Amino acid sequence: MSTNFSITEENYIKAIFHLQEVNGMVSTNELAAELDTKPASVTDMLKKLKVKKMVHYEPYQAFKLSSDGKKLALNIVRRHRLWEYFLVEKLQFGWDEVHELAEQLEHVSDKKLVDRLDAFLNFPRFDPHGDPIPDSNGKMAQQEQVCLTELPVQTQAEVCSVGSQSSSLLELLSHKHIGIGTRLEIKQRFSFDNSIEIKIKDQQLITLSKELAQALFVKKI
Amino acid sequence: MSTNFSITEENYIKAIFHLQEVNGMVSTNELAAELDTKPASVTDMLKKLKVKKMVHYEPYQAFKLSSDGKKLALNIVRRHRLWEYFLVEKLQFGWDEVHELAEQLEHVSDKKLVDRLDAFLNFPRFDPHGDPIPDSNGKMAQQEQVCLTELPVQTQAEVCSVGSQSSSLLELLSHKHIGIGTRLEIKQRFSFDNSIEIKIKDQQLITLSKELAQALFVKKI
DNA sequence: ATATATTTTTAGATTCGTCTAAAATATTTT
DNA sequence: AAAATATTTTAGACGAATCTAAAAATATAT
Ligand SMILES: [Mn+2]
Ligand SMILES: [Mn+2]
Ligand SMILES: [Mn+2]
Ligand SMILES: [Mn+2]
Repeated sequence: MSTNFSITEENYIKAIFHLQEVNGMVSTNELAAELDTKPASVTDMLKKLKVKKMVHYEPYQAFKLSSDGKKLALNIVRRHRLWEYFLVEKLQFGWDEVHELAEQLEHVSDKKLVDRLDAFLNFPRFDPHGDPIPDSNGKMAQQEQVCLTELPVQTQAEVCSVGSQSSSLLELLSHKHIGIGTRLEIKQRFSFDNSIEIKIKDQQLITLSKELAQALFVKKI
Repeated sequence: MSTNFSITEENYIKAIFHLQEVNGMVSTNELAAELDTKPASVTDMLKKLKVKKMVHYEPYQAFKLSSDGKKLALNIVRRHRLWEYFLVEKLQFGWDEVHELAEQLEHVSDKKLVDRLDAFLNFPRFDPHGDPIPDSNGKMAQQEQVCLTELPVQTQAEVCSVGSQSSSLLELLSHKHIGIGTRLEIKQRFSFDNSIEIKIKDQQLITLSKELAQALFVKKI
């Protein structure tokens, strides 16, 4: 069944998977940007992945993963998120330090290892960033999280995920003492600049810019 | 400091380390056999490792690791054995199934990860095969184990390591119900064929061939 | 000391993943 | 519909790691 894939091939497949979640289809330039490589390299790899039946690709057209490709992608995402969970829960890493390590660990692909790790961790359904972890069949829980911008005034919610892992975002969040698990209440919205005022328990009111609010995902409580 | 090394370079360095433990020096053919590659490839890599100052090598002569090379080798061995311990202790793998997985995990090289894993496991000093785990400074505990062939009659001992991980050895051991941790007593030695008779608690006497005894390492109890 | 055998290195080719520069195709503007 | 622009693919080269076949050096045997 699943022939062996190189680390490079796995990285391409995972990147296509994430990009196609947005538009359904992916372009060569988009993928090159995502992988920090050149369009010419992407074309080469697409031809290879097509031979291996992992993508639906025709020259000069947008492409997407085949069902086999999607299956493999979900498996890679599973490994990535399980290792992230492991690093945070068992090795006491911060949720902002684990992504790069998981990028490496995700390529150790042994079904038994991954399933045992899953069991050891008690089958977690979400990773430390609030993203759902596919189970061994590739199914993932529905993400019950909502963007802060979509939440009505006076609602209480808990931060469960962030929209990016840029260090500039992380810097701002730590400055405002906001992290995964922080509970807050929406106090007021300002239509002029789409900023939001929130209150964290036992703290003063805080203002969040539109940009920041868009990067925060919460679940209602 | 430690420039980045490819997985391939790490594998060469680790293999040289293990081979030079025997004779002090390593030959091209020996290393090629160990890595299941061709002597020509070994020569190429030796030139590269020499430039990186990891080996003391002159054409046509036996070679060995530099002190930097040894340091890196100990680090790789540390990662390998910590992961083996993790897989057995936390993920319930058998000690005979973990080597191949550790071969992959050992190349995820992040100091913080390795040190945290070490702490999480409570700083184990020996891996599941009885081999000592280097600490974060590269120091390893003295191995107090002895080969079964060197043990006098009537001594009691506990199996703590095996000399190889070939499946033929593992098959024989499981047939005779011998594993890491098995306690036994030497009952008699036969000089004709150097076979040994041992007794395992609550079992009959068992005969071990010279070859098998040479592959078993124990510590006295 | 010469011949033979073994070990090691070199030369040249191959595969994978990448790149640059140029050509081909598609899209947008006028 | 032509021209201008943007996107994508091809052609050709390169570094890493490997291989085979042949040459060079070393070790062994006579
Ligand atoms: Mn991640
Ligand atoms: Mn994540
Ligand atoms: Mn091992
Ligand atoms: Mn071991």
